[in-house]
Amino acid sequence: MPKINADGPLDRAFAIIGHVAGQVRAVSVAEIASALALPLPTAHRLIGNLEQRGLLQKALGTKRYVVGNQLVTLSAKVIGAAFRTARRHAVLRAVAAEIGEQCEIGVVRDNVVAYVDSVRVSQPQGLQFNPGEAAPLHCTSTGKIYMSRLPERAREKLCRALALTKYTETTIVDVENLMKVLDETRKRGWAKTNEEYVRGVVGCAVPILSPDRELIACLGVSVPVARVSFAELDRFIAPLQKAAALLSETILQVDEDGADDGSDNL
Amino acid sequence: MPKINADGPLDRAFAIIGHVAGQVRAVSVAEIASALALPLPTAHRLIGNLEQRGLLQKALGTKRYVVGNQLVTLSAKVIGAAFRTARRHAVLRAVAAEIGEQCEIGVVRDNVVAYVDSVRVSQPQGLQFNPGEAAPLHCTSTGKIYMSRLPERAREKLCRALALTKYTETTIVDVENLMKVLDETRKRGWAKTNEEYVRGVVGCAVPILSPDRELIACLGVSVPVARVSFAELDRFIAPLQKAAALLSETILQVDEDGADDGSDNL
DNA sequence: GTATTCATTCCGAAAAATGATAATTATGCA
DNA sequence: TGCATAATTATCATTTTTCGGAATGAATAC
Repeated sequence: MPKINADGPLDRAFAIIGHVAGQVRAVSVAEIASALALPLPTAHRLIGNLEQRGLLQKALGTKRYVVGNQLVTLSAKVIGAAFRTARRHAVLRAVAAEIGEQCEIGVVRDNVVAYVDSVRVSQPQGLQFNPGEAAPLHCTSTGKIYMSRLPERAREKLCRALALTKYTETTIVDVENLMKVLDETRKRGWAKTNEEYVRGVVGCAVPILSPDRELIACLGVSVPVARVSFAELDRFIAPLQKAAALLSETILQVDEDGADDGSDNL
Repeated sequence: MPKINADGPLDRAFAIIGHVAGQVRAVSVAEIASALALPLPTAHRLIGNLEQRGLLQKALGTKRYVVGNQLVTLSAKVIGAAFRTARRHAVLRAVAAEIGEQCEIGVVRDNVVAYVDSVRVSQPQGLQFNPGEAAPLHCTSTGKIYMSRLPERAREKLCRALALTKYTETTIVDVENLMKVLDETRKRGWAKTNEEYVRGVVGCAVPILSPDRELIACLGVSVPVARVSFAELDRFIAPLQKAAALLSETILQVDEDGADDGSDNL
């Protein structure tokens, strides 16, 4: 039985690092152990490992730990690397600012929608797709777009295979209905969601296509229905499509300086 | 005898992360495997582990990997923690006292400048960057420094992707202009801001570099224009640079109790 | 259309992590 | 100084993970 463990050595290592990095002052082994519910000897061993590698280090003259030099160096590299490939995020941020609502990019993997990136414009309100979260296919705009682009045969098979969980009153749980909606979605080229996953939250999404028109991901917006009605969502489509076009140009480029991308009309 | 293994799972995980973070572009599993002399299935497994935890992620639409959201978040936390240690905070306080104005340290994350530490000398006046606050790239000194260090191609594309919001009369909203300013910034090695974000507040910043000249963060000063004119900012540069050099030295520094052996490879 | 490289899955042997218990060493306090 | 308490290290049987060769599938180049 392949057990998916969420508490392996690696997780613990990163949990410890995260905890140390999140504290204002240096922390003792005991504090870390109690914060992360680790047995004390285990905490010692793990922290010792991290210390040997320079990922943590003792604060001068004490036995309390702070982030290590290797970790800081690595982090700087990571920040730099992330910044070099940040155009996707910039486009997302720009469209979120233009629309004035939360926008997110999602992909489908293993028959669930995984949100890769998202931008909140204002303070948290209503729904938030945190990157890394997973949502079902049948009640999200991204999921609908994905399904709508499958060959009809595969689409129907998938619809029947999925557990069409009823999250709200408007969740589509009937295969016939879902197929009809997907058909519309396919013809129209974009999808809407009417409080089907979370009550009070509506949204819409458009596909991000590769040059050969393969679906790469979806760009969507989620908004409290109190602010924008289901019908009003349509006015987001044009900006979303414009941004999606930009993204598809941006995303696939090999990001090297002298790379072979001829498109400068970004 | 407790065997000190220099090639355990943890070492490999960090080696992979380091390699991905050090590349300019997304890398394939095979590239990572060959770069780190790992068997391909092993590399695949390890990378899969990291991907599940959000430390690495696939570049959209490809099978190549880039740093993941979790890792970027953690790295930003680490940088923040690194500069909040007593010794480094003291350096910041010293330079703030010397200059007589508010100094702050900022990093870029998600295309936004996040201030990780700051020191006010006098009573609140004009702008205050509270740690945790976020400011745009195009109208802050720190943002300019980050952008100026991108390869030219990427820099221009990022400029075009950013929403160059006009905050004041002097905010640079024109891509050509911004590019010109960034070019100067790159050549000069530091940045100035002329009431571009908040009216009545000017500022400048210098980079804090790691030993291998990687950008870790920026050290900057913000001051009401009533007290110091835009032109007069230049006299802050030298003290700032001195402090920045001091800060990057402390990053390299190894504490006395960590002096075990000479092998300090990653 | 074939060759080749790359990505992915399988699985049994080998290695490492785990954490209870116990011993040892700091550390605070009067 | 001495004593009590907490912090740290040691030991070890058990459990869990890792490891990477071999095989297979997918993608791409030639």
